[in-house]
Amino acid sequence: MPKVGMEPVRRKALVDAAMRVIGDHGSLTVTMSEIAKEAGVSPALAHHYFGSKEQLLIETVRVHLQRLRDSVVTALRAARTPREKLSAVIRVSFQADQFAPETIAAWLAFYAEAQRSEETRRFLVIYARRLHSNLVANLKALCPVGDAERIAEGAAAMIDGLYIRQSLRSAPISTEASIALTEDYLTAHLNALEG
Amino acid sequence: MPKVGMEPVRRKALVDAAMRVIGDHGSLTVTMSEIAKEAGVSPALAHHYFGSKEQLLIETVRVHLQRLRDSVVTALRAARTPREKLSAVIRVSFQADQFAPETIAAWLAFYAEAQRSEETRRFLVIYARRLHSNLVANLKALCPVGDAERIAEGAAAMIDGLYIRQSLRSAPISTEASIALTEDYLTAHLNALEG
DNA sequence: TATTATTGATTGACTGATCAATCAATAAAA
DNA sequence: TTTTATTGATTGATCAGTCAATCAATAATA
Repeated sequence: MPKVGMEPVRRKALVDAAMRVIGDHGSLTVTMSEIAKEAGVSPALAHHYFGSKEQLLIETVRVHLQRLRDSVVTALRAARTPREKLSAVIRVSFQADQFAPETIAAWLAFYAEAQRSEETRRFLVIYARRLHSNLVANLKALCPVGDAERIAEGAAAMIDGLYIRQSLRSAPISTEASIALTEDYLTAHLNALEG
Repeated sequence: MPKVGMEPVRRKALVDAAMRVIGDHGSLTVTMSEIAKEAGVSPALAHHYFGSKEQLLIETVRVHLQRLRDSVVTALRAARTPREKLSAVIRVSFQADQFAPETIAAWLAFYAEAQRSEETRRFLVIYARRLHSNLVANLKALCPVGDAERIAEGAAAMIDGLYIRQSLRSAPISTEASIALTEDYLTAHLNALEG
């Protein structure tokens, strides 16, 4: 065989290239040629390994969400109290690599794609549920379940909203300011319940 | 068939058709043929009146935002106190037609398109600024300017976030629940400042 | 060691489909 | 007749996907 065992190398290179191209482009309307060129291989090879453009894009979304998930798991392990864990979830959502313009553009593109691709939608629903349940699980330790659900709903919406607003680059909000806004939301509501 | 004075009729029909097709499709990746067919005319006529697909789509975004703007203006006029005006802004953001699945899909598509089309981006930035300034203007009557800016930022993010989460149709939130969440956000923060 | 068979990796060239855009032609009104 | 409305037919570009052919590394064989 030639350089045997190229498959995993190429698959990773193509997925990474797809992320970059999608980010640049700000949309999933990218060509296999662009992705392949970015990865330094021929378009034919991309088809050889992924079968179709859709499969390559789906794999890209999957890997992207997997990475985010890993970050969350690590951050949660490092935090001790429920309140710290809540902060950890927020911090990860806005950490540097998630907040890079290309990453934000890619997220937006994934959301749009979810309207058409059932599989992409499934991945994003899983992400949304995970975010929600991570929040609820820790809020429950601090307030009644009903309130926990409601506050989690609001916090998740705020996180996603801060994201989408970043994508317009009109009034850029810093990572710290985004974290502070979401933290304030939690604090204000938890205090309101105690008071 | 040529009845004279068809231009405004056709333009409106095509823009409305574009909205429907985009909503169905959940993306701006729609063809002139689809739009024209939906409007009951030939693709050639669409080109005749709009010159290009991009211009038709831009006009569609423009009309869409214009309608939202009109709703806001009307609602603001009907409200008296600053607090009522804040509620009016929130209510309009989630009113029935804005919350229809196709409308949400279209919004999402516009956000994604803004990554590529400078003109679409300009329109959305104007929308974002208007929402922000409507909120700030009325918050200023209830709290210090600095806090008003911060609270407006959070409320706007929450509104957009509730939108984007609706697009996934995973845990659908009712109009009332969305309004309640945003209202709670305002109330909690305003109370926190007074207390 | 030299030869050969085998096979994964890789690509250039091609195909078929799709689509935006153009244009020439026609029909109705002014 | 001149202008406006309208369309069918066509063009040119872009792309996803296919395929036959080539390359290079290994392993079996002589």
